Amino acid sequence: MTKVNLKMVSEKLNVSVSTVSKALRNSYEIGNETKRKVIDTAQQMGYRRNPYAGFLRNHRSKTIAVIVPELANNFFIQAICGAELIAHEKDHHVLIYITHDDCSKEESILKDLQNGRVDGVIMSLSGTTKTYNHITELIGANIPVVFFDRICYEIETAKVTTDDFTSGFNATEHLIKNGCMDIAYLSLSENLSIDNKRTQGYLEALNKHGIPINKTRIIKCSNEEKSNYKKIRQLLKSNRRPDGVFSSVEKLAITSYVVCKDLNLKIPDDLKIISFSNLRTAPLLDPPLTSIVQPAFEMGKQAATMLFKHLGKKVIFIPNENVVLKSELIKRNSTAGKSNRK
Amino acid sequence: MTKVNLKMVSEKLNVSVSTVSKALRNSYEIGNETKRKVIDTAQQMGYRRNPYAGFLRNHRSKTIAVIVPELANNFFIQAICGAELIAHEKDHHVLIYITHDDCSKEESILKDLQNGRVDGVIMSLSGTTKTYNHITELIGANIPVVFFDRICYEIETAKVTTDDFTSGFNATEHLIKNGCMDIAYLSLSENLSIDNKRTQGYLEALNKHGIPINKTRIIKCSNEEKSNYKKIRQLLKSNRRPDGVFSSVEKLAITSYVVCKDLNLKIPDDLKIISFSNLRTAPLLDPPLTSIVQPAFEMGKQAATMLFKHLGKKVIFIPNENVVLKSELIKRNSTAGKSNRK
DNA sequence: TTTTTTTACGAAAACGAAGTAGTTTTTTTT
DNA sequence: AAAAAAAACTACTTCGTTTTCGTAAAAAAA
Repeated sequence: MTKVNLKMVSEKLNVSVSTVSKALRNSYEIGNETKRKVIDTAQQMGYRRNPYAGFLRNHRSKTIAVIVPELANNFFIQAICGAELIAHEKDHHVLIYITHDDCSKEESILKDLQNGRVDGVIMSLSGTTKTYNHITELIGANIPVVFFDRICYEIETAKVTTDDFTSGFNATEHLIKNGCMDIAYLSLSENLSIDNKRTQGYLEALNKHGIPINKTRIIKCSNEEKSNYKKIRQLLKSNRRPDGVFSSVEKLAITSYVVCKDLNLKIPDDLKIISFSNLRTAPLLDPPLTSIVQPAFEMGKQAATMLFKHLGKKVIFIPNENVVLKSELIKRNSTAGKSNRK
Repeated sequence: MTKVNLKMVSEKLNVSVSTVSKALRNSYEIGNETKRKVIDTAQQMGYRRNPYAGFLRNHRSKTIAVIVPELANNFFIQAICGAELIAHEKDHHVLIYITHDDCSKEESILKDLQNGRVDGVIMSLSGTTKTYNHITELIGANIPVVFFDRICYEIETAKVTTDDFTSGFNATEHLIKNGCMDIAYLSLSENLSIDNKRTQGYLEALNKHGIPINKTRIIKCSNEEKSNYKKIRQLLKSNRRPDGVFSSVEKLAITSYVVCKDLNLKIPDDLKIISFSNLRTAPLLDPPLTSIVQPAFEMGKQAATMLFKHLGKKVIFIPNENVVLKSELIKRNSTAGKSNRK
């Protein structure tokens, strides 16, 4: 089964290669009769256009990259699905890259993309990324980057986020209103803008309600499950343990649940927990987890849409544009106060 | 910032294009002195090899596709991670495609790959796929396909599965041993071999324990959340409701939990539930879900490894090879009998 | 009928890298 | 010192498509 190319089709029909090429692209330059013949013959010979030849000529690969820190996070999964939906609508393919929250991995991935393997990138920063040269270089190579969620303010481009400050504020206030006086915040990474925003919301809520701020209540977690477990265990084991936990990411809430189980702490009596989460099982946990749900799918769609708005130009420049979507706070029993216990 | 190519580098150094090309590929034909100069200059000029030019010449794209029915399933996520790990080790890129359990989508994706956009494919069949022409055609176009989990016996190639019959048998027997006399099986899709194997294991266990087989206890679910909910609700609402449910996929277990909540049924007292699941939250559910955990990550790695063993040959033919990994049954409270209630 | 326009097609030059088959220079062997 | 061998480099073709520029024939306008 040898590969059929334009030349073979053209020879069979005794026409030129250009005629075949144009006919298949439905060019106005080719007569209807010829078009029909070409299309039929190509079909019948099993012709498949070699995409790479076209990419070489047109400097377009009809491929975008989606770069995320991890896959074991429903937020990213849903965002990828959203991006994928738009990409396929636009007849593009999607390369997935996982940085594993490792900045050097992120750098090597972006370096590898500088050669034009993709036409554009949608990404969420790794938690260990502190400098952005690799990103500006990519954009400099005329490959546009659109951020979602874990964005980078320093770079001028389109960004999709949620209202992290407000969500952080609301989450914390929700805990306070349900009786918490000493709330710990499980931080994802101090490098990330979204984490900072959430932290600010947390601090602001404490402030508003006259709760003293205790820096040791901000627990800096990492990508290492074991070390997170240790930190959270230490936090909850001390005799001066907090009465509420606000987790910035679903996996830390899960770890907190595990720690509570292991230490035999009752949620929400001994400890109330609220978390950013897109877990489908949140309502089924013991107890159901009060969640801040981000519109992940929608964010992926938005990011992709914003990217495609600019693809196809010779020189691509995406001006600053911040799309901010609203997250939803869904109250469940993990934060129930004495009065509203279900 | 105009793109730098070999020619520009060669002109700067007053050498030929081939010299630059060979120097960068570290060919023995080029002297060390020249190599050094070329590498330095290329680096300094910001040269990036255009991948598509090479692909065109070598008919290799250093890209593989991973095709899955859905992303909202931890099994597939973990499998993708495993495949991604191997692919990046082998310096390949990974295109992700989602069929949404839709056979026609699957067909169009495979058709789109026939032109050589990828060097090989790792896939899990959609639940609606009944014919396999699109797959044999792809393989006929010299693009190898390795299956994992939702495999197709009719096609000769490498396949990675788990011991589905045994798992189905063990799951059912586990329910029986914990007191169930009337067990429903939530089927994923009758088209899938893994579902059939699991069903057989289920039937065999019933048989062994002298429990009469009732075909109406095999609930054919689909990809539609709402219709699944209805079917399961109907099953559990009837006054002749089963006392045990064996779910073939995690999402149906989640739906079952939701139905139980809505109908105010107590798990495991009113109903015991066991499910195939790679949910991280399984131990935290109310009650913790007894799970058959598939080694998804390992399966992805295996599938990728088997694919890469054959890539690089001119004519690729992968003979039948069945790798069967073991799943693990993790007992938790969703199936606890009176004696072993925790 | 002649000129102009339109229609339909073809020849050939990109695109960027890689590798084959020389060619020249240097080194080694006799 | 001549011949042979090795080293270092270059010219050119190829991969498959797309597209620009041309040209012939047919149709329309003069």
